[in-house]
Amino acid sequence: MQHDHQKCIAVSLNDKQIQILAVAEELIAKNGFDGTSVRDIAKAAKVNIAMISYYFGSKDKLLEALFLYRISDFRMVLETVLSQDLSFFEMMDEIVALTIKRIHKNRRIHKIVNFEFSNGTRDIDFDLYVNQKKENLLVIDNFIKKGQEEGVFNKNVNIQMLTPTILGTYFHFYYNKRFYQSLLELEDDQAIDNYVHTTLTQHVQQTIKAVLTNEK
Amino acid sequence: MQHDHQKCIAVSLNDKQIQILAVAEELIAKNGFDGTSVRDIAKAAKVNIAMISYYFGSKDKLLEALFLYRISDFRMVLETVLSQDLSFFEMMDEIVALTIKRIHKNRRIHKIVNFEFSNGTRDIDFDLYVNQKKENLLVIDNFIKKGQEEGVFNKNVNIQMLTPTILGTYFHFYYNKRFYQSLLELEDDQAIDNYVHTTLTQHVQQTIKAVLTNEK
Amino acid sequence: MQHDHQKCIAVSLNDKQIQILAVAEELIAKNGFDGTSVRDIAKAAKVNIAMISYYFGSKDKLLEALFLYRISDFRMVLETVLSQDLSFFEMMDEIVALTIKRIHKNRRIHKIVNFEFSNGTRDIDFDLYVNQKKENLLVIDNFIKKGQEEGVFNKNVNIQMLTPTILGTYFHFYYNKRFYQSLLELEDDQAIDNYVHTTLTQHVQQTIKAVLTNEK
Amino acid sequence: MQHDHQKCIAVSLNDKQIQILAVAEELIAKNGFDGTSVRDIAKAAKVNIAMISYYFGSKDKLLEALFLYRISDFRMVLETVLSQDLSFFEMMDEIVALTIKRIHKNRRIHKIVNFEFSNGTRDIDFDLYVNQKKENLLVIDNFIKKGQEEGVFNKNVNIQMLTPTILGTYFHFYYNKRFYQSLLELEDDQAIDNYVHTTLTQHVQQTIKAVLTNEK
DNA sequence: TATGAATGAGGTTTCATTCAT
DNA sequence: AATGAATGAAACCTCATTCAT
Repeated sequence: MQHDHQKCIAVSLNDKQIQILAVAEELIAKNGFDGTSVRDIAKAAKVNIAMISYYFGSKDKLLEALFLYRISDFRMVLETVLSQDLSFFEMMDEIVALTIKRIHKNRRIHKIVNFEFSNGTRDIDFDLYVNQKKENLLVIDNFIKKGQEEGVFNKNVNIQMLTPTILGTYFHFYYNKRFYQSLLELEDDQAIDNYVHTTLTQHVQQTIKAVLTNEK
Repeated sequence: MQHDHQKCIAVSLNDKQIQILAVAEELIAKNGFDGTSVRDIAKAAKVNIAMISYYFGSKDKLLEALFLYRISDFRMVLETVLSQDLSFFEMMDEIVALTIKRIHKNRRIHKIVNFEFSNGTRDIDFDLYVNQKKENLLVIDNFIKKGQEEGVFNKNVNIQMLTPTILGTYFHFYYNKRFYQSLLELEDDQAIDNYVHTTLTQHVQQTIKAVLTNEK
Repeated sequence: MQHDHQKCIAVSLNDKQIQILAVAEELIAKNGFDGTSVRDIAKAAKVNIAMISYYFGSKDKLLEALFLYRISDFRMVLETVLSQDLSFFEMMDEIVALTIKRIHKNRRIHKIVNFEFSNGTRDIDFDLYVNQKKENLLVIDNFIKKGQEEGVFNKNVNIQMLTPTILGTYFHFYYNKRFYQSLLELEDDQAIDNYVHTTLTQHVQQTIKAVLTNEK
Repeated sequence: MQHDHQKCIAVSLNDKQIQILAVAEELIAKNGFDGTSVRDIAKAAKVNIAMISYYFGSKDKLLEALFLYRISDFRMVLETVLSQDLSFFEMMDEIVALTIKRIHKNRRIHKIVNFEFSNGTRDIDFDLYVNQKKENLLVIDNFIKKGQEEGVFNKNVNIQMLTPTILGTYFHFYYNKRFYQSLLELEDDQAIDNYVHTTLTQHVQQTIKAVLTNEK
């Protein structure tokens, strides 16, 4: 019997399905959803074209499956960081570093979501994503509020715009990767990765801490 | 005789061509290049389908034309700001405000560039865009360096990552418009526009100034 | 600009469209709707495959167009017969002959309707067909009632089942054409046509008159 | 070892095979052969898709098997009727009633045969069907001829067209079921069944007897 | 200059079937 | 004996483009 393309996709994915999703993610992040044909995916994943329909039902459903598959990774382990015995500033640094690390790891699906979410055309259920985002936001929110209450952080700060600053700095770098690669003379992808995890992260840490401490 | 689809496109664009480009920009920004058919564009612009090929040569060339058409807007008139008699901080605020104002106005073409060209697949000439970007960067660069030399700005700052912070904050907000619209309870597009030009801009100004003044 | 596939199809059909419809009717009557591919139709009509979509929008819409195109033929000109100065029996003979003549001419579309629409699966608007059928039925109905009132026709007759008898006799012959061709040793299609218009018609005339006169 | 898909199909059919055939018959009668996929059949019969090929060899062979399976039912027990001690008219009524009863019971397979047989495309062996039909025809034929010889039935009758009249009346009613259901205000399928076995049957009986007795 | 008609290529999906177990 | 996995073929449709006027 054929697969039952319903809600259970994320539950049980065999190796080949995961392989297809990985390939699909890469291609879609690169060329967009409409710019990626199932033929391309099938070819890159080295499976028969019909397998995509067989496994996922349709191209749209494939995207949904990819989405469900990655959503689990979205949940950040911020709590473990917050439970550590660190100063507020050390903690803030940790949060920034972890956040950038996670979105860099999941940058592909984030790019897809960013693009497909920004235009309301695709009829995919983004609630999970939005909820996850809100949760993460809330964790950082509360942490900063606590810092403000304890007089460590400046109270005159737009907390809700801090995440855009953190993530935005990274994404703008990533979306203009080729430009910055040339500007910063980063030889290969590894150099880029390294730059992200060191210099860029430090810059964001410094920026966030600055805005959180600066009076006025 | 048919149009000569070469370098002259930017030179002379009649009203209908401009109308097509405007429509195309909106649709492509919304649905992506591959997600937008020439039929869609023709229908939305209320012109014959053959007009696109007739005027621009091809769909790809249309994008190039759009690109050339908008590239002129990329040049920011920062010089006029810099020529004003303002303090470094006032100047910095002006630069941030102007920058956000410009990219918000041109957000659609920027989105297209971000998502369609961040990968090297599209074979469109990028030099103009890159050069423009470098120029703008250089202006800000020099201004900040001058501020550092005069002891106003902190020397321990990654200047090259400041633009990603400025632009990134805006773009992350824009790409997650639907999310922030809900979070910040912004009723309509005008409320969003207003938020961008006031609160968001202020946040970025504050952030940039903070990082430029904070002694680490 | 592309065709506007809406309600106006029946209004203006060019020669090529009519040609396509004729070919489609023949093939669909022969092989069924699902047994006929647009490729088959395009090939038989000697047009490009894309023309079907171009002209009619889709395969389904093609069928609708065919339906609308033929529906006009359904209207039988019984009135002209009824206005003639004939005896009731001569009139009845004329009605039967005309009816068989018409359905034989339109046998293909009738077959399609019979087999493709007898079940409610196909979501095509049937009202026109049903209304037309009811109208024709009513004309015969009234004629027979008049004959009954004048004491010419037997009153003990199920008028509503007379059309099934007339049409059914023809259709059963037509649907088992190959069988009767062999049984009656009819060489070719012309022989079949001839048989229909002479012997079969006479049989139906005789049958109808018999049941209308026989005193049970 | 796999099944031997040859002549033995009709011989031994297990419960699951019969179940498949029943489901297939219903679906094919409803949607046509090409409009019915083996997936549909498998799903409706609640068996694995591969079972169809496994049991019957192919989709075509399934139809043949269905055909062979039902052919046995085609043989009408006209002899038992004829052996009864009834008048010619009573006998004729019995024959008509029995005929309609049988084809109504087997209406689905008859519809399939009618459609798939009328077009010579399907390469199924219809000889059995044709022979059976001829036999049945012959029985009725002989009965009527005997009636004519004994001076009970009118000699001026096209005997070969009597079956089309009997069956055709029924089939035309059945193929336009929805129309007559509305016209005759028959609430459900049972009401239709009832109408067929009473009113419609009486009409046909009356019609046949009329044409067989009417002098003209 | 401008456009309706037309087309070949390629898109996604479903098909009946076979393979390996 | 029975089945889940897999596949090539072909289905319908849309695409960007060109042709003829």
